[in-house]
Amino acid sequence: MTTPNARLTQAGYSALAEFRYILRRFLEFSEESARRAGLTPRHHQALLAIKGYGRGQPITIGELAERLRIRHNTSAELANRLCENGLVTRSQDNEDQRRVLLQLTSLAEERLADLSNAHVDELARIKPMLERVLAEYP
Amino acid sequence: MTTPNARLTQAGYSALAEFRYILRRFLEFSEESARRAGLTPRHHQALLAIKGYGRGQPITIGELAERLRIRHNTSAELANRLCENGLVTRSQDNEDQRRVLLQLTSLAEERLADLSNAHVDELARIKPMLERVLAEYP
DNA sequence: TTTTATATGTCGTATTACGATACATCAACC
DNA sequence: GGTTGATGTATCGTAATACGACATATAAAA
Repeated sequence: MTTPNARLTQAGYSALAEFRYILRRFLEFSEESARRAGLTPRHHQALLAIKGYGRGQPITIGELAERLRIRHNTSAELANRLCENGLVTRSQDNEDQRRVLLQLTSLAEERLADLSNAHVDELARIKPMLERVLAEYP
Repeated sequence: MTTPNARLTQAGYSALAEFRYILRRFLEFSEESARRAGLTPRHHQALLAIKGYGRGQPITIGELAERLRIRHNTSAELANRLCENGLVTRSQDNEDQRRVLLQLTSLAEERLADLSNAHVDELARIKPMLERVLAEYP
């Protein structure tokens, strides 16, 4: 919960602002990298969420929605576009016919591999800045 | 630069995905908090950027754009709405008549103070998770 | 003064996530 | 074993908003 009596110092505000600034720059880097790789940022994030889900098992529309923090109908539309672009394949879940299972194509795997390497490098680069700002908090 | 030969492990992908997931949850928390406080997320971020800028000095449209990583025309439109909502005041820079200086109103100060306290608490809460994921990188 | 750069402003457009809604499938229960 | 409710996915219209293209005003340089 919040502690409404504690007033933030100017340095406290600056730290919060700086944290968001670092995040924006990182997200900007990510979006530009994705576009250079021929993906929309959303598509890139969807591929990463699918790849990073569990131990490589396929993911459903609803689970993808939860990982991306979007509504399930948005996730369904997203899955359509990913399919049209040849990035994922859809299949019915045999154990529950309502479910649609999504899996990456080899095209998606390739693109995601390159992008992810670049992201690892970028994260390593900004890590010190992030840690410096996070050091403000107990 | 990237190291294209190094293939990420499954755990590497999962860590990248988890990092973005934590970020999404944090941003979601931030947006909901802002809306509960009667602000759009964008307005909240603008107030924070203004407040956190330098040592409390006023900020120009262009500098605000840079801190928010948006185009300057978007920043100008944003400043209009902030003004209409009584959150900032505009004034000409005497040393450069082209510049518009933005300052927070006391209403904005109050709302931002409450929101910022909540954000400090949330950041303290998620800090261990962020650090655990960041530990993946050199 | 003319030219060039900088700072801000206006407007139409396109993207995209969402709410509302619909439909199909599963589960539970009498 | 049909009825009821819950769950998973899909469709469609709408609203929000950042952007590109352009315009204007002031400053700095030539």
